[in-house]
Amino acid sequence: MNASRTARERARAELTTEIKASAREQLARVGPEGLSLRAVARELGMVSSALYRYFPNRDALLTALITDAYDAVGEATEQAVGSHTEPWHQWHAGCHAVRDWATTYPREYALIYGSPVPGYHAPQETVPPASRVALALFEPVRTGYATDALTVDTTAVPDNPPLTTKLPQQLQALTAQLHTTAPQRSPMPPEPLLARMLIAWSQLFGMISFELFGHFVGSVDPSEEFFAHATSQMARFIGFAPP
Amino acid sequence: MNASRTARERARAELTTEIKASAREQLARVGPEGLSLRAVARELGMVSSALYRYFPNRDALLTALITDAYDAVGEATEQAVGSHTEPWHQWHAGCHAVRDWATTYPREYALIYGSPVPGYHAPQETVPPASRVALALFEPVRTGYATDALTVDTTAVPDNPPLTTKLPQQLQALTAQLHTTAPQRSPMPPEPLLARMLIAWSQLFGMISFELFGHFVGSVDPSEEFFAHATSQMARFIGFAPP
DNA sequence: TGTACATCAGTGAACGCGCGTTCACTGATGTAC
DNA sequence: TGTACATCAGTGAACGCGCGTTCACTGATGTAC
Repeated sequence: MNASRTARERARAELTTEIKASAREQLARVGPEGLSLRAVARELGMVSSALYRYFPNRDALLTALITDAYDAVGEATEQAVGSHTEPWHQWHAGCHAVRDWATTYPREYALIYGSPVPGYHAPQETVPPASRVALALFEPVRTGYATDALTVDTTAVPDNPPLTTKLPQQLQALTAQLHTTAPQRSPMPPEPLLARMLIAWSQLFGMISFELFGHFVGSVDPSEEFFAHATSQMARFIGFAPP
Repeated sequence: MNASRTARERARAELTTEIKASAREQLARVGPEGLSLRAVARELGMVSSALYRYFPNRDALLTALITDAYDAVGEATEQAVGSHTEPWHQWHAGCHAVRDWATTYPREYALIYGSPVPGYHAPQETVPPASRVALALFEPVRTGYATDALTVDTTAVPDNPPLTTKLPQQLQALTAQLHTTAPQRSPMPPEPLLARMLIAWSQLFGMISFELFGHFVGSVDPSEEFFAHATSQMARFIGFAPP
């Protein structure tokens, strides 16, 4: 009786999914702070106390939504990157996957990349899902560097510090993290290259946040073509050779 | 009796300031959604209904805080830019001013650059203060372009589309906006240069958001040196010539 | 300078609302023999 | 296959709390003559 799930187990899994789905809808209306267990229960036709059989409290439900959101962007990006072999294409596909996901699920994007929820402290379990996007975008950089598909060129940006220049020590933390989270199949790119990746990474999310949070209204509006242009520019900035 | 303000007027101005100050403090604890008129009144030793003599409702108080915040970053950036004459220095000073302000007032940063507050719609009056930072950062680009202190170089990024290439139409909206909001003392930089400025602009805010919202924890932590490095890289990306 | 009236800041009670969480309970589902 | 017991999902009432906003009011400040 261990192989097949009991009716109870199936019901529980289904209701858990329904609770999260309803909570996600509410998120879109009222934001993470306004997310209310009672409202979720109401929508599902249950009594509010029943939810405590599924989540020990409101924060646990929030955590589940956050984890799901990170996993969703992470998976979308991994798939996009994985469906190409050329690093230049991988980078572009990854960036566009992030934006596509973000514009499709703007509230979930805001939940994980917007303002932190006051009073809520993300538990450690959100860390691995949170790094999936970053690691997926790191993939083309790593393979590009390993296969020389990436132009490691001092003159790439005029008067740029040469790529061998020592960089801020903090990046050693990143390097260490990358070493432990990503299997070391290939040589680790040098720190200045990692720095460029980080710059492009923050540019990507800054641009998406500006678009979703309304800071492009009236100046870069619609933002689609600009996004494509910026992605190309950052790809060149990192050193990806266009095919 | 029109030249000197009455005691009533002075008291009113003072209390308005105190209300906003108390609201700002609360913002730091509970975020914009949790901001409560009753709590503000409590802290000031007043009765909650008294606040309605100063702000018609909760949203109006929020609007005041938002406007103040935009004005604060805007002014800090304008002063930083204005205290230099060399475009390269102006750009750096401006970027660091934004970050300094943001790290000093993280909740106010989150209020204006984080997730939009659900149910709140920013009125038109927030638009001019909101554009001050952007216009301040545009200043060195414009003067740099006008005085040839900015290297408009096709090869700045390898295989870059030449700067004369037609860019996404949407940037025409930006150009038009810049023409109306900034007095046309000098020639308008070409669109591809404006695009680079926009890229650097979104990189700047993306980086600050990542830092403040906790996405650099464990990888780029502390972020100060990386910030300086990224600012230099983006300055070179735009084309500012280091002095 | 003094008085009469108008303005306005602040009070306190009330309306109607929603929230998270606990707790003893009923009744259905699952398990061991 | 059938029965006895254990597990667990869901109920409904309750606790104690906070919120935005309205409204008739008191009393201080300002203004016009």
